[in-house]
Amino acid sequence: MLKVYNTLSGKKEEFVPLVPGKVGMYVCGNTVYDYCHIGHARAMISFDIIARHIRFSGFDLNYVRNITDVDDKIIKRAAENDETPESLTLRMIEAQTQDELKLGNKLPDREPKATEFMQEIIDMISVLVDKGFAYQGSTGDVYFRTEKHEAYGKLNNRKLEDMLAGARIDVESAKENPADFVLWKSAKEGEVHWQSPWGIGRPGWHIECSAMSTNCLGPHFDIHGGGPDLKFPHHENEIAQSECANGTDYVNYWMHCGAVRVNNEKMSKSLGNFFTVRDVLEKYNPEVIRFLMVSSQYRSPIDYSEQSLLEAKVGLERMYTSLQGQALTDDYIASSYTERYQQAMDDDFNTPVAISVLFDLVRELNKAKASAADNAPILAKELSVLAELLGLLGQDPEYFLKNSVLNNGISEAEIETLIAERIQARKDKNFARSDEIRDELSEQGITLLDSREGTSWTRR
RNA sequence: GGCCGGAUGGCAGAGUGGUCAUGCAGCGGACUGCAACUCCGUCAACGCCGGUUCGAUUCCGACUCCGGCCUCCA
Repeated sequence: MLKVYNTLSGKKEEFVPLVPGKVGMYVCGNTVYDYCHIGHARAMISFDIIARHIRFSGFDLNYVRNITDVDDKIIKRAAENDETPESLTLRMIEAQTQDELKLGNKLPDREPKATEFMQEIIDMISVLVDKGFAYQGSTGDVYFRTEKHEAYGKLNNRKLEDMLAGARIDVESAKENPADFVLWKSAKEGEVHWQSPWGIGRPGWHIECSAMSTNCLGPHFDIHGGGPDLKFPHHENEIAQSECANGTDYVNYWMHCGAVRVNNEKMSKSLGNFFTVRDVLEKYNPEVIRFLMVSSQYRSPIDYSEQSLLEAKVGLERMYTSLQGQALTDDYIASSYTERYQQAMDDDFNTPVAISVLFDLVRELNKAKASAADNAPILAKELSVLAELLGLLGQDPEYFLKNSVLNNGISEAEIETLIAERIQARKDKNFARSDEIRDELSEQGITLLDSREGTSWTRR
């Protein structure tokens, strides 16, 4: 039985989809004006893992994740770069897809763009205006009337009057109420814009997700996810708009992943303390990032540091070392390890426990290998299958262990030559020369492993 | 100020009302020419104060500290 932590109730709940066997999931994607940072990576990987496990559990999943390609920051950045917003967003979407595939994600079933849903957005705002849930202010912008939505604040346990007490001074006096938010924004001179009943302009940030999710998955669907910083105001506002426009409940399970921190502070664009995925990939295999993310439960905060990456790397190496040179059976036999894996993942996607099952499997496989036991290929197959469910261990172990992203200096041929010389030295009992060669290679980042079968090596 | 979450062994990170997380590091041993890899063994923790209980790290309450959101941000 799959249990899911629902932000709405603050509890783990049994997962029951609206339509038996089928699941609709909408996840808020990125605003594409810059490269993805590690925080984006975490959100993308978290929901990829969630999607994989929902499918593994036998559900027919429709996974939709939007792309926000119209926004103030896009307009600003494009102007700075002296390019059109469209050229900027297309570049960034391409970069995001590349990053994501490197990180081992499967792409969502559908990635709708805001600009492709302009008519649906305008239609939804019209409905809200007609029903009295929205109004046009004196500046031309159209606002949502938060007071009219009785349940406003239910996702974040906030009361409208409490929020007003602590609200900052609002310059936009065109609002009836400081908590009201923009649905349609009038275009300034020269800005990208669309025609609407309220004049030329562009959609506010929240309405696009309501329009796209409603059009892709219907007015009422199962799961809506996103990063921790979207809980408020974005998701709160989405609920208000969608429920008022569609006249039905919006989402049954709200899911939010935890933040990535740097030096105990949230990694965010506004703080400027972010690392892009591309930065990290210059020094680490992308699977190391994935392993780091999966080592924590998706809701827990993760501390990002050089040390946490190194630990993830060491853990992955242990797994790949176990698989190295090991034959797999064609057929996968689910043993108690699979059962434990499934139990862990059914408990709100507990990947750290799932990983611990993998490590237990690694130990048993290592023992089986050492004694050349018959069940080694069976264990290796199970390890490989379970890891694949998390998007891990998909690379050739030999390749993973022998190639560093840094790819510094010494070639494979040179390494092999030195190893051959060392083997001869060892035969001659010339251990001084043997150790000298090993030290020399070690300085180049090469670790030697002697075994009965001979000497192999890995690159750090 | 309001709301939400957290405090676990040297570090990372799960979990449970009463014998095991797991990984890294440490210690002892096996393997090795010596190492590395691997295996076996081992050490070690539950912020603080009360309460419930035969028994609490786990449940309840107070306290302290930390983080997030309340403004664009995955």
